[in-house]
Amino acid sequence: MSRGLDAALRLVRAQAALMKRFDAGLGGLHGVSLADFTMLLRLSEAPGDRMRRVDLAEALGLTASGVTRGLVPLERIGLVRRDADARDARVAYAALTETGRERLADMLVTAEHVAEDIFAEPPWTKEEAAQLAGLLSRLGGTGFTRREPGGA
Amino acid sequence: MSRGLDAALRLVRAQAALMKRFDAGLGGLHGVSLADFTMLLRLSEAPGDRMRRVDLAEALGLTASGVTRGLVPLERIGLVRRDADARDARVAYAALTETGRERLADMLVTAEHVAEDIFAEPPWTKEEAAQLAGLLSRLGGTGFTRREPGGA
DNA sequence: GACACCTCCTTGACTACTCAAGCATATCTC
DNA sequence: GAGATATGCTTGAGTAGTCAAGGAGGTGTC
Repeated sequence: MSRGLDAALRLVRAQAALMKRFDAGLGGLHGVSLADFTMLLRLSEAPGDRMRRVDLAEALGLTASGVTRGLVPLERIGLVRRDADARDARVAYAALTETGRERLADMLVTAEHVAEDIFAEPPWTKEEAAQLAGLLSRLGGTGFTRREPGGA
Repeated sequence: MSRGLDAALRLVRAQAALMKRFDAGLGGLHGVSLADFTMLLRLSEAPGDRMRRVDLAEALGLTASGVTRGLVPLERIGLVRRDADARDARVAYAALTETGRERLADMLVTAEHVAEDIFAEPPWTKEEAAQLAGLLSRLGGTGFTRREPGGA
């Protein structure tokens, strides 16, 4: 097996393990999944803490229906609000509520703890984690914090 | 956001993109998903091309029911056979059939093509791919080809 | 050899997505 | 301004997994 295929298969396997750990941490403390957290985090990075649902789908690598379904529980528990567009009645925005912002801040703390745990044993150096992030950023995942260095 | 969390989130996102590409390549040519391919590949690495279903689950990071459900279509199309254990009537083996071995060889060619594609643009060096595989092997994914270097 | 207990596996009910279809609204062309 | 086409979103049906429960078989103790 080539190095590339080996790396790809390892990546798929690693993802499942990571997802379980984040789901456990976030679910236990905040009752949300990693997918929920990721949605909220993405919204928090958008100007005005809101995005058109179709853009959110694109950013998360989901389909529009995935976003519709994923947002339902977050709207129900009041973390996300649905805003209409004044100019175009087709579009609906997903917007973080005040509660959503607060809860997300807590979730972020938890997520950082989980990440620390993951990279603690065996211990990773900052350089290795950065190297991993760098290599992964080449693989189609758009990644977070797109703000250009020096921008904003 | 810490480097670790950033890397973890990128990894989750990258996995989804990779899985889609493998599913498209393998599904189009062989009618199987990446999950199917991974199951077959694992079996092919086991002595006698067979494993107890519970061990297969462990190796793939699935639950026992995930294996039961995942094997059903592979048994139906004759790539995997169900073997009983002579000593212990509880255990059932999942075993690659002759057809399964042949088809897997073809799938492996396709998977290598997909992996080549993935790492071709932007071009990765062998060292970078190896580096990625190395970093990922630390993240709970047991990885493939457990045979030690020098073995087999 | 009867009982408790453990292991392997499957099943029913659920979750989180997908795709295909459909509805509502915009936009473009004439 | 009417029709064709494109866009944004939701919904129904299907897929791939999860967990909890349970059946069938093995094991250990007395």
